[in-house]
Amino acid sequence: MALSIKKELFPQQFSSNIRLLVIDHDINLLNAIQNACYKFHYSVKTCLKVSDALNLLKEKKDSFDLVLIEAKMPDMDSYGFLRYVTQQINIPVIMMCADNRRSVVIKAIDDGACDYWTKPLCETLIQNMWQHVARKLWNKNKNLELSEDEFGMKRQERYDSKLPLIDPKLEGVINTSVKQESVENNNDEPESSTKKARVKWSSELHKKFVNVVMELNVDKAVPKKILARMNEPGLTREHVASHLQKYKQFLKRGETKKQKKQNRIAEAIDTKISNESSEFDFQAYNASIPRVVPNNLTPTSFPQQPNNLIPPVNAVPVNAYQTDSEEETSSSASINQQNCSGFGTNSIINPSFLNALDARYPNVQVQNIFLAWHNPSTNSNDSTSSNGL
DNA sequence: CTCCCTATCT
DNA sequence: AAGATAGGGA
Repeated sequence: MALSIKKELFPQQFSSNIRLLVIDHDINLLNAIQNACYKFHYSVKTCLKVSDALNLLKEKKDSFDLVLIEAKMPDMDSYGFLRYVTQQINIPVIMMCADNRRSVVIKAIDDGACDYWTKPLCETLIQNMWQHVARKLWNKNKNLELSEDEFGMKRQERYDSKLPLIDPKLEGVINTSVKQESVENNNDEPESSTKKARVKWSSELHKKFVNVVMELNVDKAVPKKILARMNEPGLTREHVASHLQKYKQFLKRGETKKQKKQNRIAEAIDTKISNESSEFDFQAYNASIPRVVPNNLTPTSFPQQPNNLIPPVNAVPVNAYQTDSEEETSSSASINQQNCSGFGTNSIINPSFLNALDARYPNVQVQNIFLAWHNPSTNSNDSTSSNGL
């Protein structure tokens, strides 16, 4: 079996064929890593700046097998670099940093890092880092073995005969008899090693995307403009267009759910209107706008807000009902004069209150806020119940 | 020809 | 489900 052959070759012969690119602002660390690489027979290139590394990778995409980068670089965002290299060039990237907080590690892994090293580094990390390259080749071969090619020949058979299944640059390690370019394989782009890399929309990347879409008002958010604003190396218009389509579908799903909820609330308000001695009145505010322009909260006529729901000047707000796209969850939080100035059509809700809501219900997206206040025309002193909502 | 949008594919 | 690809049409 092919895999067992490869296993037997690990690690000595393997590491000598691996070309490492190291990026760190600390020249002393670079030297130390370089020495360790010599010791374990890796070939290594060092960079003090992310931009230098980026240029190296761009001018010749398949000249490195593994990248090692410090998470906090002064000249450029290491995470953007990480996403670009792992997604577009498809080279495994190890991130290193003195910061070993869990959240930081998760961020790196989420953005595509194959490993995270906490400084100070241990030499055995360098010694064993070939495993990340090995894993990539392994997985690649596994995938190929499962599919048939255009000749109906199993990949495994092709491997056993003559055609390359792995990076040509490492073929000597695994199979010395192979020549380049498998049949009609794409010669369009040498890429790096593997084929077209799928873009992984990490939470960071998606957040960036959403922000840009929000900034570009309304449906002026078109793929090309989004792409330009995101300024992510390697990301293409097609990538953005595809993601935008999914994102719109997502919004639409939330919209229909929300609509159902809004209808329910409209109903509730209607019943309040019909009941003269109601304890509470309600008014609804669209809270989606402050997510983008957090200066003030512009009330909207939602849902078909009747004029007689504008509260009297001496009304006292008791609760804000926060609803979200999930059908079942609804939360409430106290609101007071510090959070809300004025009522009716000119109400402004303090953005910090929205932030407080976020903190209190981290998993709930604030879509709409419903203010409830005592109706001064009633004598009841009961309060703070969700009251039919 | 470029770009956007939608449907369809993987 | 998430991302890629295809094709119609502006």
